[in-house]
Amino acid sequence: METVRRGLSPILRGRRIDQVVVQHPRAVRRQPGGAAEFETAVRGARVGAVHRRGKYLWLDLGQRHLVAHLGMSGQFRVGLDPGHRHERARFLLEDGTVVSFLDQRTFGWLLADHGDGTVPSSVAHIAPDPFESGYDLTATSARLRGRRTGVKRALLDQTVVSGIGNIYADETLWRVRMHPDRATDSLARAAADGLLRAAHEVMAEALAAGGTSFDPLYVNVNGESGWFARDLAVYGRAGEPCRRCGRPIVRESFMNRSSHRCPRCQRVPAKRR
DNA sequence: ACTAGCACCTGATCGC
DNA sequence: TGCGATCAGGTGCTAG
Repeated sequence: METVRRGLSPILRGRRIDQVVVQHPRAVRRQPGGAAEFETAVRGARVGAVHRRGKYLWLDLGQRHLVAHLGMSGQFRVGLDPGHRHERARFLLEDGTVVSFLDQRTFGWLLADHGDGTVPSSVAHIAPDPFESGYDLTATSARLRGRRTGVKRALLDQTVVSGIGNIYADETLWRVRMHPDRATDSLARAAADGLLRAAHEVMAEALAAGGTSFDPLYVNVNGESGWFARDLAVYGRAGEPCRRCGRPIVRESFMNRSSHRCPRCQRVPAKRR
C-alpha cells in the first residue's frame, strides 16, 4: 500500500478530479447512497495529500476524504486504456491523466467519507502502523500482550497494529524464531517489543525493494512488480529449505488460509492458542 | 468486551 | 475436455 501511495501522490496531489465513473456497484458498497453519491462527492474536488494507515489509503479532498482499500486484489493504475476487464472505477484528472481502480475479486472498496484533515471515520477503528509518527511501540506491545490469542492472529488484527498481512506476519515470525500459535499473554515485554520491531523491519525492507509481488495482480501504479518476493524466507516456500537451518519449510492451514514456518527454528510452543 | 469463524468474490491451477 | 476441489496477499459482521 505504501508503494501504491507513493505512486499515486505525485500524480494526484494538487489536481482536480473532473470525472468519476463507477463501473461496478460493489466497489462502492460501503457508500450509503451508492455510486451516484460517490460520484457526486468526488467530482470537481481537488486532491490534497495522499495518506495511508495500515492497508487503508485516503485522498484529502478538503471537505471529504476519498478512502480506498484494495482488499486481496485491488490495484490503482495510471494511464490504462478503457475497457479493462477488472476496472471498477475510473477517474479523469484536470490534466487529462486517467487513474483506474481495478479489482478482480471485488473485496476492495472506495468510499467518499466525511472528514477534514483528520483520519477518516472508516479508518479510525484500526491502530497506527509502525511507519507513522503517532506509532507508539510500547503501547502497541502492551496491546499485543493484553490479547488472549496466538501471536499470528494478533499481528493480523489491525486493531492491535495495522499494516501487517499474511506475508509479513509469516516473515516476521520466522525472523524472531517464533511459532504462530505462541500465546500472546505468555510473551515477555522484550519479546513482544522484538516481534513488533521485526515486523517494522520486514516491511521496511519490502518497501525498499518496491513491494512484494508474485504475479501481475500486485503491481505499482505503472504496472511494475516489486522485488521483495525474492527475499521471502518462508511465505510461499513450502518444501524449500529454511535459509537458516536447511529444514524444509512447512505450510499449515490457519484461519482458512496458510501459515508458513520452519519446523526447527519455530518450534511448537508449550503455551499455545 | 472480546475472540473465532465465516461470508463476501473471481480466476488460476491441479487431480481425476 | 470437463468438472470439482483448492488456493490466493483481507476485512467486516456476528454468534458465542
